Amino acid sequence: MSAKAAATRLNILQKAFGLVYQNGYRTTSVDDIIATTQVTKGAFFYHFKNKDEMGLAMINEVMYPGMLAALAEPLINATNPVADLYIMMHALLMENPFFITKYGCPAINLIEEMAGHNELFNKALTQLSNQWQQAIVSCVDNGRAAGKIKPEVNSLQVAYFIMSGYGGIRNLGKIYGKECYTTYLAELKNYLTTLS
Amino acid sequence: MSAKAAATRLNILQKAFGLVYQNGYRTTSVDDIIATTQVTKGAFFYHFKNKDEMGLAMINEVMYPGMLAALAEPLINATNPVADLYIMMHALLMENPFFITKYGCPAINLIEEMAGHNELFNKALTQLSNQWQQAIVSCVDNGRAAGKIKPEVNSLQVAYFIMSGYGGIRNLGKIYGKECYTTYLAELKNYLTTLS
DNA sequence: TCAAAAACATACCAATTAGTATGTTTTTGA
DNA sequence: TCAAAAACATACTAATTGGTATGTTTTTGA
Repeated sequence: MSAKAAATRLNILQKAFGLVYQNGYRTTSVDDIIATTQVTKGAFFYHFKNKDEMGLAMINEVMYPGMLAALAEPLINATNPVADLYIMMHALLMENPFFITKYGCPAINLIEEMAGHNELFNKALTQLSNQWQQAIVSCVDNGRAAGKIKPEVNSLQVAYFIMSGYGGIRNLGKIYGKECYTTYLAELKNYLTTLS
Repeated sequence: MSAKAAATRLNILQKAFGLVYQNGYRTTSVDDIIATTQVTKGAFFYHFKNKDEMGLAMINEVMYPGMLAALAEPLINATNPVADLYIMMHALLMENPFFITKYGCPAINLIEEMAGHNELFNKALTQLSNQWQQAIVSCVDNGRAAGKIKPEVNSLQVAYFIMSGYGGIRNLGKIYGKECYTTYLAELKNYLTTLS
């Protein structure tokens, strides 16, 4: 594949990601995508044999690395879970310029819409969730080893609890607006404090 | 409206609710609905001037009362928030026979899909959320008045925190299956205990 | 009972959908 | 340089979409 062809392909995936984020996967048409990319239908179906194959590539090549950077990387060198998990969540909800409150989180949206309808999408999205889960588990376990987390704390339970809080507040943000993020974060801080 | 006509109308709304729950609102076509209801297109558009008007009626007349029964009613005579909030959530996630794990929660699904795209849907879904929120707030406030909840607990924060946990675990359930509900509930119990 | 209104049925329509058939242009490597 | 392969462009298609036009049947109330 030539560099130009690779650029065309990536352009399709990135523009599709933006459209799917705001409109949903099944309600974003191939015609929508080629219109915003200025790419013709021939080019689209040359790079992807059908819409779902493009969708899967979009998840793996655009959403996966992008979301992981926002979710898991902030936790890599975390030394104090109570503080660092809060910082990660605060950055994710309040500071990330990509997210639009009324459109929620692209990964959560896609899980909501497609997990029950496309097995390959489901697998790819599960991998992303697993990465985040493991990052949180490691963070908590490291904190416990450093004596900053109570020994009886179950790190996997904490991971699920934090992940579900994130998905849910992205959902509530769609109806209540960004203010509810602040309320959520205040109680998240209370919860995290009880782990130490 | 005759009793038979009312039955036709309600039948449309209930069947539509089931289809929308499993497939999403925008990907459930009017043709899908009339096929499963055995009602003709003429009858459908006699009762509703367009698809969105039917959708709004479906939210207000089927989803709203049905969800409120599962969300808020269990809290009406709650005397002990730590126990009763857990019981409500346990019943909601583990015992309600209507919900299918891979399809999540109908209300959460609709918020995810439509809150950012239809102002009237948004308003109706916000009302439902508000009802649940107020039920949780009252429950916590009553518990504090009874000396079962720490005075410094912020009941509105708790309500948002619990609601977001619910929405998020319905999302995670779509990729991880029902087992993750159990893990979530275990940590919810820990969290609720810290409020007392 | 009987006309008017309500309730429903059938046949259509223009727009949109994912995808294909058949080209032309651009790039590549010997 | 030049033929073959890669990359892209155009014009189509059959199925599906929400909705309408125009009926027929059923119900209602005086």
